[in-house]
Amino acid sequence: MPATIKDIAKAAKVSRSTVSRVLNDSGYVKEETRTRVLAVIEELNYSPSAIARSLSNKRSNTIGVIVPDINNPFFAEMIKGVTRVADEEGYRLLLVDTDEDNEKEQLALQALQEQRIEGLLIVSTPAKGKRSLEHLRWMRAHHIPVVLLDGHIKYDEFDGVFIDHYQGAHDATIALIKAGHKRVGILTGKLSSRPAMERLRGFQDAMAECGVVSYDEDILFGDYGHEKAYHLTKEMLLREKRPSALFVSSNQMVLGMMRAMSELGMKIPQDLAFIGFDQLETLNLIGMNCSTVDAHTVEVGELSMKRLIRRLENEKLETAHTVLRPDLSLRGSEANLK
Amino acid sequence: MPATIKDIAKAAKVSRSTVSRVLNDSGYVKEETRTRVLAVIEELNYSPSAIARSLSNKRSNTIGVIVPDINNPFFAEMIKGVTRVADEEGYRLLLVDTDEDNEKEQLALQALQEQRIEGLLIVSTPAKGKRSLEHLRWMRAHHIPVVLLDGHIKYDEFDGVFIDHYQGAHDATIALIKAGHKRVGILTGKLSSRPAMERLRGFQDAMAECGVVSYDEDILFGDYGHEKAYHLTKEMLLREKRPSALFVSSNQMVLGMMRAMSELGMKIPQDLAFIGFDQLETLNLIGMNCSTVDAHTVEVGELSMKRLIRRLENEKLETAHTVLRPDLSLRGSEANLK
DNA sequence: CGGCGTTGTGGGACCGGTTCCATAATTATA
DNA sequence: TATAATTATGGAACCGGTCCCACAACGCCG
Repeated sequence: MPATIKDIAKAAKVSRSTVSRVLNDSGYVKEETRTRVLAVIEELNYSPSAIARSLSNKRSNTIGVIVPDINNPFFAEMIKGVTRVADEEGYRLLLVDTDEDNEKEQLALQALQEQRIEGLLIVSTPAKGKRSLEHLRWMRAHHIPVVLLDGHIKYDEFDGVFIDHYQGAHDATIALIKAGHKRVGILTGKLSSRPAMERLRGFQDAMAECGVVSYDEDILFGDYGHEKAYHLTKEMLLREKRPSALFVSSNQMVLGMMRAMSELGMKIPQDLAFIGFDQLETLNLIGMNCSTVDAHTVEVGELSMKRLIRRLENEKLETAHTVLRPDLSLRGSEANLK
Repeated sequence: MPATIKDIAKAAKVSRSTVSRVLNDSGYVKEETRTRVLAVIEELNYSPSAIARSLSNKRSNTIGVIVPDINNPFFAEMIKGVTRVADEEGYRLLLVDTDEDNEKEQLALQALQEQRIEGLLIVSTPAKGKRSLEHLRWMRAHHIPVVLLDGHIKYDEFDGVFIDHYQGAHDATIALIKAGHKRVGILTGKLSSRPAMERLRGFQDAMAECGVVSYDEDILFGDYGHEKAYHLTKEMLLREKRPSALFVSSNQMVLGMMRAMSELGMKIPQDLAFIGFDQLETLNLIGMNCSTVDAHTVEVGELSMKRLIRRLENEKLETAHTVLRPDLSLRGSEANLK
């Protein structure tokens, strides 16, 4: 078994208190004893037990992070951002991947509670039955601050860092219209999710503002997945009258759209122009020049961790919602080449 | 502050021991008392402190996982596999992303040690100065089993689950030759890493076995990144005599290669055929039909976690190295259409 | 009906740290 | 040089659980 503080004390012929003082350099310790203790620590390769310390301190130094899918670059990037700040500030992360499964989310919440996390960052999956909400409320009631990162729900009662999906969709739509498209459509995400809904609204408002006629059949109701997007796009492309450009609500859906086009031998942007949401790094790297709405996901992670830390330091803060405005990256796929 | 076992004991008018027995259903507890205790637990929303339990138990129930980059699907998938098994078996994961930084790896190792992890899964970054190796040895000496997942190093002294890069490259090369290519090249990863080296060997041996002449200038020394791959490929494509097919050592490098081709207006596989390593899900989804060597990364994660658990149960096991043979997924990009 | 095994419960030590308090040793001050 | 202030160290309680052991209550058997 690993060496304990007692072993060190004995070997250095001091008390545990003294060793503890050396470890945290608190209180008075004679230089001579300090070096002696440090020597013993070195020699025995002693590393203090974070567990025991946490118990005594009542501070776990741990932040819980819940995401729907680590595999998705969208979330992986947020995690990167969170990690960076956590590292700097000396917090440990307990990361949970819920696989978009509400039940797993419940279990995770329970587990994190047992781990005595000091704060929680969560990108929530759709809250069936609102059990999550209860849990989050319980957390806050027990002085565990919660920060929401984007995600499917938005409870005003919690701090949150959000992406302005409305604005992103709005900007993209305007860009398409400005590029000269007279008929523009949208491929939406699952409308039960808040972001998808907001993007749709942004799209519609932009259309209205520009006085462009919006056809009901040009609103393709997808589900964030590539499969559905593929079918919807294909069907749409076979109509005689159809939009010349599309705003596409997620990177996965862009892929589905492209497959449909590739099967029909159609080219971007000649046969169908588009602007997507999220990065499409892979495609741009191979020179496909996909225009996108860049959501600044890493920044979402950083800001939310920072926010959490601030609240940890001062529980009385007003709840705050930071909303990040996405930037448009136009790379060519939005062009109107008719 | 959260309720403690003492609070429960008092409220239920029993001793802490009894509450503990209910919690772990161990020992004797009268049915009547049990329900009473459970009721109190429910009412006070009590959740036992994993920290205190760990201290007492001397069991953290935690496994450390170190990867170079969560953002890379290659590692993210391994994590998925690890997570699945860990969940089933009731282990918590402490995940560390080292950003390919050796120093961070050192710090992480130290931190995990303080957390009293019971075992370690590591995809190691190149071990400059071998400090990592020391650390890993120290772990094992202190009864913390270590399992290596693929990665840049391979120390026979530790358990490990590896991908057979040699075989993968070998199979891919044979496939290219069988497809009718007379001149085949390779885009290697950083040769200081074991996998890159093995892939190169697999390639060379396959060439020799088939009696295909291998030109030195057809071995393009890359570094896993897309940028270098782009330049190397472009240069190569401008030569009058050049290979008609390439084995490409990583997904990132395939992207660089494609950019080069796209800029030169060249087509796959007419102007240059290829087989890549790792998945290229994104590209295949849009109908690009990229042939690849599928490395079964999720399985690597699962198997290594399982291995770790077995060793946790029995420290005396012989060290074992599982080597997974990759499968070839031919989708068309390897064809010889001349 | 006394002794014995089973069932049920409480007391207290322990896990490995931190921290408060008392006391000892040293130095400064009057 | 006696006394106060400062520096240095140890003792012991505590954090919130687990678990061993002692003991009480109960039923059963001879």
